[in-house]
Amino acid sequence: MDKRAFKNRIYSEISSVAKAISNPNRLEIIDFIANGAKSVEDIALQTEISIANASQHLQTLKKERLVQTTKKGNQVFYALSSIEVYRAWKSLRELTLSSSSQVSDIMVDMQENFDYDSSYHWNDIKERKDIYLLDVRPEDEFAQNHISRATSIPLKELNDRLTEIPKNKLIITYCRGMFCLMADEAVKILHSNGFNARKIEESALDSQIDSGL
Amino acid sequence: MDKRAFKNRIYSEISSVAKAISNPNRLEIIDFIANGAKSVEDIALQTEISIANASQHLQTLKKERLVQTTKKGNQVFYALSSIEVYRAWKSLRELTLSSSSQVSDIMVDMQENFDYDSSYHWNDIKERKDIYLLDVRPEDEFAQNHISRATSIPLKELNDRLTEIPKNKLIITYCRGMFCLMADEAVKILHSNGFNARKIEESALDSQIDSGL
DNA sequence: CAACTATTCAATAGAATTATTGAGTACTAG
DNA sequence: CTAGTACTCAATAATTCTATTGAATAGTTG
Repeated sequence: MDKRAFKNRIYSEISSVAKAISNPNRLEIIDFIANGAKSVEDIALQTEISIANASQHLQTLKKERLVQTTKKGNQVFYALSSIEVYRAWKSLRELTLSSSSQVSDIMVDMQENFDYDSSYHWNDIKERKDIYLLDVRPEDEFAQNHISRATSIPLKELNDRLTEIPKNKLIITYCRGMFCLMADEAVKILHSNGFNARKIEESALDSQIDSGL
Repeated sequence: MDKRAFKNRIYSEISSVAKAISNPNRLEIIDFIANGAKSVEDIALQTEISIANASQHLQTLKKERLVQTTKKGNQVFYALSSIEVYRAWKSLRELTLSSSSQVSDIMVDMQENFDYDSSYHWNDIKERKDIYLLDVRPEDEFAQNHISRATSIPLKELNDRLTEIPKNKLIITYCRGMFCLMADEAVKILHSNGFNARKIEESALDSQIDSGL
């Protein structure tokens, strides 16, 4: 094998993996199933694409071994095959945030729908004991992975479970990460009920990667 | 803006950046110019594509602001616009190495062209003072960025400058990184001249990222 | 076993990506 | 000012990617 053939094969191989993640729907799928294994139907509902289309995208990811499957009854659950997949997605997301102002602009636009205080980061609260950390994702996602200090109250149940939350602490909510709006909605609900609440931008997985997992 | 529009715009924006790096030639270009600004002709020669094609790929990268240009006379020099670009490339490369065995297989194949001892990593030599660290890249790349302890002897001059190298130390060579074969060729030359030599897999930039730059 | 559910497969048309070619532009040297 | 160098632009054909549709398969339930 000569040098050119070697390089062509290497870079082609890596670009195949890159192509597998270079699609808006597949990025959203990766971001979603990073929170735990999900069925094809779950994924189709979340991303608002057809089931056949979701299945097709999942095949594309599977061909590059970025996701792995388990069967339960006649359902197929897809999960990321390793933390490296999330790491690559995270670094791509950070590259985009740093090199184009578009994503931040869109996020600022969106945040005007909410009564906005600035967001916290994991580092901001690492040492603080005066906060109540609230995971507002569905229960199964909390069960699969969560920040150890956090309490689980899924967003859908929040209105009915407000009495469980301490009035005198700062409430910090988090959800699936930067592009998930559940934590924003939780803050909105909490504010309108007199709580002192803020959100964290990043996901539980982001926190674990940053702390050197 | 509703939630779906928001997510569509975000993930599309990020996938545009992903698409810009999802091409074998463009990956090779990124890997190459990470070692310092290069003219279009340099890039075309290195990657063995036509100048027009190289220019076109560079436009694609520039549109996503992954590279930046400076003019010198009638030449245009392209460089990465930030370390984040290299970081994303590195994490994509690591994902591919971890999820597919193909790249490692190809590398093992290639290494059979060389009389192979295992490679070192930056961590292996961090504390060691009994080694002579040799940067075999062209001089201009050494000038733009290098490991502080390293000495520069470009591969092309190595045969003529062997007397500069200590006979009693372990010689560790490095070049542009994993997919660059200059360090391998240097080791071959050094071995056949009685030196005790090995190479490091990673580039100077890899070392700087790992040490938390 | 029949009806049903969850997923995958296959075919397809429209859109995007790619390398090539040749022409066009901007700068430099003589 | 002319010739030459370095690069970019525009047009194109071949390939690849994508969402949609409807059919096929695998597993479950009664």
